[in-house]
Amino acid sequence: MVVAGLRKIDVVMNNDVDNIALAIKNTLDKKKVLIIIGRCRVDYEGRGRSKLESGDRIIIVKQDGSFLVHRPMGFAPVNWQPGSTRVILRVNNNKELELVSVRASPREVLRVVFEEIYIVIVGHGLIDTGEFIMYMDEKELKDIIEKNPFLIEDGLRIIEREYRIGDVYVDFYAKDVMNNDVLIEVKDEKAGVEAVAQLYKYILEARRRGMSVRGILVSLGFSKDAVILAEKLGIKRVEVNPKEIYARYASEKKDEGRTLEKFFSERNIH
Amino acid sequence: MVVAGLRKIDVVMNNDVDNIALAIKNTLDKKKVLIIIGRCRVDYEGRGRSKLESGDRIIIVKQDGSFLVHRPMGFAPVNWQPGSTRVILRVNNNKELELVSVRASPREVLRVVFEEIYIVIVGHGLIDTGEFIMYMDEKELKDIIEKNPFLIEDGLRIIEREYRIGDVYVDFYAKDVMNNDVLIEVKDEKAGVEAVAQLYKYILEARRRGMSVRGILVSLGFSKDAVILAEKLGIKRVEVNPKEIYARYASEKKDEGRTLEKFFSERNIH
DNA sequence: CCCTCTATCTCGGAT
DNA sequence: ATCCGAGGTAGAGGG
Repeated sequence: MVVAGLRKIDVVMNNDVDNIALAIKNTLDKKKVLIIIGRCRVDYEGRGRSKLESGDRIIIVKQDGSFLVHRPMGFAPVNWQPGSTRVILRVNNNKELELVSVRASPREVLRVVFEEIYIVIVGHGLIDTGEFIMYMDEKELKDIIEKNPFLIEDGLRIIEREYRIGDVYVDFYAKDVMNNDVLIEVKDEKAGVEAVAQLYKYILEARRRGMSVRGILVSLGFSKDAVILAEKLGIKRVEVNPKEIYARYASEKKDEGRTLEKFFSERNIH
Repeated sequence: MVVAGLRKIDVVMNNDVDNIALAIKNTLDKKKVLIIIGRCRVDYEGRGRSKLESGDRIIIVKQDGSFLVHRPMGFAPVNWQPGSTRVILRVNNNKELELVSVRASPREVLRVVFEEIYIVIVGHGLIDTGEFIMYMDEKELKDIIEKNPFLIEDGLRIIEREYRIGDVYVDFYAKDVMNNDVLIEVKDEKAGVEAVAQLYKYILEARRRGMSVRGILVSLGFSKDAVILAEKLGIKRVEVNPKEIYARYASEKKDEGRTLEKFFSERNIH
């Protein structure tokens, strides 16, 4: 009995083996998403070897052949097969349905033997084109700034990261194009007055020690109060777009060896 | 409309938001397995931060709170939360259903906003007590033998692993209780005549170099021919049960520091 | 094909 | 709590 035949999902349950097998076979052939919940045993042999005795599990076969066997508990699949594997359905000598997934290299075989199938779900129209963006954390943002200080200010040179002033640390000690000392603090969030005040404290401490220094606060945004306070204290604000800067960072990473070269060529430095 | 109410699985689809919300809420409260397929956006913020734009995904919330967001392709979940997290359902300002999973430490929040729910599957009677056994590979088997040579022969002492004879290596060079030299070869499979012949070659090579040595072949089983050949060549056979030996190994691992002590106490050696 | 490095790695064990 | 090591790690990137 096919319970529903919507645009996206079909459900098969309470059916005889032949019809279930047919539904599964169709799904695999058409490389659609297949989810089976049922009682099964699982064998794996490849780089390692494992045997999983009978129990209730969730089996997922994705469009690319990725094969997951999930127990009702635990984050990780108990058995799996990565994408680009061939998945076939067969009936064994005991008339049990078997899903067999074969990975070519390294040679690995995963076999799921169903003793009972509670439900088969077929996702025959699942479309996922949504962009996935992984933003960076503060450390990553600092890495980018350290490698590309011009993102903060033209001609800036980072002298030291995690620069110590007395018993506190500021993210960067740098020199600007006029060779003046600059202290830079980086926030991986919208900066409030606390962030401004924190940097100002560092500046005061540095000046107390005789440095002639100004400050730059780098963040993903500034609160209204932070803007006012920064203006008042003569602290420069630099707002970075994480999406944009991450895209840049990713491309920098891709050809890391050419970063300097690229940097120079972009600026006509030889 | 609840499509089916079997012993193990309930299915909810083509229903209004309130009923779907109720079904989800019940499932979460009772800590049963929840699977939702639908169009959604996902935000994550914790050690990292990510944003996933709208698309069709499979969401699984397990009995222990493990939370998986799977795209229709790819082995790995695009977003996730490990077990022991609190999962709550809520309705946001745009009347969209949201699943929010919160991990206490490190503080991490995963939020799935559903734009459309195609199907909700509830596994309310999934039981999985089946034993999972990960057998060892050859290396692991050798590790066990190295640590527990008495498994092979009483009073055996391993002198060297991967022992070189000329330009080949035998798995172990050992001395038996009579202080005689022994060469040991380990096979993580049923041994055939080749395995016997291989070890015999090593023995001959060792004898050619003046060693007075005998051989022990360790494997998961022996072919009939291998038994005959080994008898003929005076090679001792030791068959190991991987399941049994692995269980032992696992327990040894648990209190590794006490292995020797245990070994001694088991044998009344002081 | 190999190797190396990363990861919201997760998971377990020990300190 | 934190650190350390293993994992069928998978996956990306480079040679």
